[in-house]
Amino acid sequence: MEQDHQDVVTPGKMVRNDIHGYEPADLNNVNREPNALRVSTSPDIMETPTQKPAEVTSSAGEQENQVGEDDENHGENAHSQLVLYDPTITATAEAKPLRARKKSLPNYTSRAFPEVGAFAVQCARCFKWRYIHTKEKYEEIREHISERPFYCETTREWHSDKSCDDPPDLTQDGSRLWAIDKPDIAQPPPGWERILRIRAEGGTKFADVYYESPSGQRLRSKVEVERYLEKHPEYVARGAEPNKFSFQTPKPLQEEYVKKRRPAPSHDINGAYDVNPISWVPPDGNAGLLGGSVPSAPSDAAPLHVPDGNSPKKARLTGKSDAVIK
DNA sequence: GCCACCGGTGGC
DNA sequence: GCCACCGGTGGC
Repeated sequence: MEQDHQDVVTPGKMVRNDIHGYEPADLNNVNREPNALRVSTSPDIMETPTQKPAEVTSSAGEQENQVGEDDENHGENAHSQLVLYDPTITATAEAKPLRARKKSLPNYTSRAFPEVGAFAVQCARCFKWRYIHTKEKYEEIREHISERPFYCETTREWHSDKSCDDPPDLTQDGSRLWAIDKPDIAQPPPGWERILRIRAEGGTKFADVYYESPSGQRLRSKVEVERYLEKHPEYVARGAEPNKFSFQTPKPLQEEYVKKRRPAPSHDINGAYDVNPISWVPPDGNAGLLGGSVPSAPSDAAPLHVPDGNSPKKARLTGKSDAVIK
């Protein structure tokens, strides 16, 4: 049924625009189309009183079929990938916010947004979304997505055996927050973990990426990585080269998820006041605003959620101090 | 005291 | 306008 959008990524250029997956036109539609996206808080997820993650709904989901039709610019092998944040899934079992995990707190009271709940990649041929069962697999696919487009059949690698004739594993509906990932990001070096944290809605940025070294050291920028590797050549010897680290973050499909920076005291042409880009409904924990969109759908299975969650101790590398960990 | 998360901005 | 980078701090 519905598949969602067809992202188009031209093999050659994988940069920002492509990343959005949607070709621009499409993207725009999504944003403009009143119904295209809806935000909602997810009721059933943690009871975070304050900022809850919002989810993106895309009625666009229903357009899937029109893939070929509405805008097809995905002429060539359109393919792209998308990270799917599914708070529901994440909130359920194993995956817990780091903080909670760490302190073994059962609740989700922290503002922390859980890690990504599930990963999906779009088939370059039929444009259906397929779950990728593990973060590792996802990272592997993403690393070469440009040269090696993903197709339904790729799921054979993990014995999922989907084909383009099968219904999509998931579609965009209101149950998840979708974001489009950047392609071709190197897999983390052996022993390292790349961690993506989604920030709360309405903030100045969408997400943060960190790398956690085999010893549990968390690094949050290339500069920190380089500094760290200089002190720990042993990791370099084991494959941790600076160019294997990428701090690029995915982009939320719902553009307003992130606050625009400085609306600039503009008056726009029509004299109209600037359209306040952000008219948030404060996350008062009210689930209402959502247009009740689609019943969440894919129901079950979430074969994949990501995280594994155990991580050693973390130490933070502060600017100049050396942070060594052993 | 620590650190996860957030904001802000310099530099492109 | 964007985003890499890093300082600050609330919540634990």
